[in-house]
Amino acid sequence: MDAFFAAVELLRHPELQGRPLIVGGAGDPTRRGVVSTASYEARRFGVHSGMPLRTAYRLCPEAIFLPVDYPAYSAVSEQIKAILREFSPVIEDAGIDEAFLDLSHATDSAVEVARAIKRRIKEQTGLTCSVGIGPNKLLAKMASDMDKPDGLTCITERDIATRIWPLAVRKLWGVGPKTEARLAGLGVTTIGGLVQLPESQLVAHFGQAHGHYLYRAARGIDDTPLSTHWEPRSLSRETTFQRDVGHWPALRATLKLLTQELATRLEEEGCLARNVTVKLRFADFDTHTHAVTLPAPTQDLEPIQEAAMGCLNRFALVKKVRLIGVRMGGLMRL
DNA sequence: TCTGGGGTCCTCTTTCTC
DNA sequence: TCTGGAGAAAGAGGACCC
Repeated sequence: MDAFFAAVELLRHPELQGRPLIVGGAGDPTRRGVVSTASYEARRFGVHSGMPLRTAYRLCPEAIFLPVDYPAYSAVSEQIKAILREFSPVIEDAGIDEAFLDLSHATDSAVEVARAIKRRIKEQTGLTCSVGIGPNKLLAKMASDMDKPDGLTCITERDIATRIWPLAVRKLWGVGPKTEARLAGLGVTTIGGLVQLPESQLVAHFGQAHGHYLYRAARGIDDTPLSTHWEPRSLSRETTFQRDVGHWPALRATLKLLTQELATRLEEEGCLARNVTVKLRFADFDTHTHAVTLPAPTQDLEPIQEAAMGCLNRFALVKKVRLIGVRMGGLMRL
């Protein structure tokens, strides 16, 4: 979906159409938070997702700032996924505003199906999306990024050298800022440049899994199937304080609330957890975790809270804390 | 002055067990 | 009884994605 959160807000506030709109955090650029979605008007000022709200405000003080309203976006997301399921039963949910569809058995051409999907979504929700078509998920995903908003791009194996290799290596799915910088150190800035490196060198630099992945991805090779079913492997809750906290009682009180919320979610999901991890991020952004394995898998608040407090106690409070979080891992269905 | 929250997966090191 | 090695499991950290 194109600028999804902002687009949904514009459905509710049509009077804001054409104005720079920024959705993020509590919708207050004087408070801590980051941009979730900036409308295309706001992007022209250099605002992008992940940017601190305060920075976005500096770049674009005339923008409208709105708080994130996940329930509203989820409802629209469900509507869209229902439309998609009419076009193919083999669908992979890839987040609130993305999905993969397997069209290998479609009777119409993929481009025809894509046009129909775009039309139906526009009619039923008023929203636009960008579609990529490819022989595998990797190329379809990269195709969908090539023409935004409201685009439709088709990539075949024959296009890889001309349309994929000239792209910046950062455009390759799985290459983030760190990998981009390390590749630059090897003299690689484009996907085509990555193709020049032997697999052995990539594995030596990036490890078995990632090195092998980069070698294949640069060539457009991806045989991962669509995953049509998903089970949660962990659940977590974390929160950033408006002001850094330097004393234990406030940390303990917040941790208690977070574990209560997680215990409720475990019950809702019908899951037991095997381990608990507590995370602290200090004022200087230094981030550490302590984890413990529970004596037995559980969803009960008491042992979870006790384990979490035990993890918290292992930290030395030498710096103020800006974020506290807790994660329940090793989940199993009840 | 900044830098969210929810996830997944991988790697490295240490510890435990046989 | 001591020692060493292999392999699994735990714990910490890091990279990436939406």
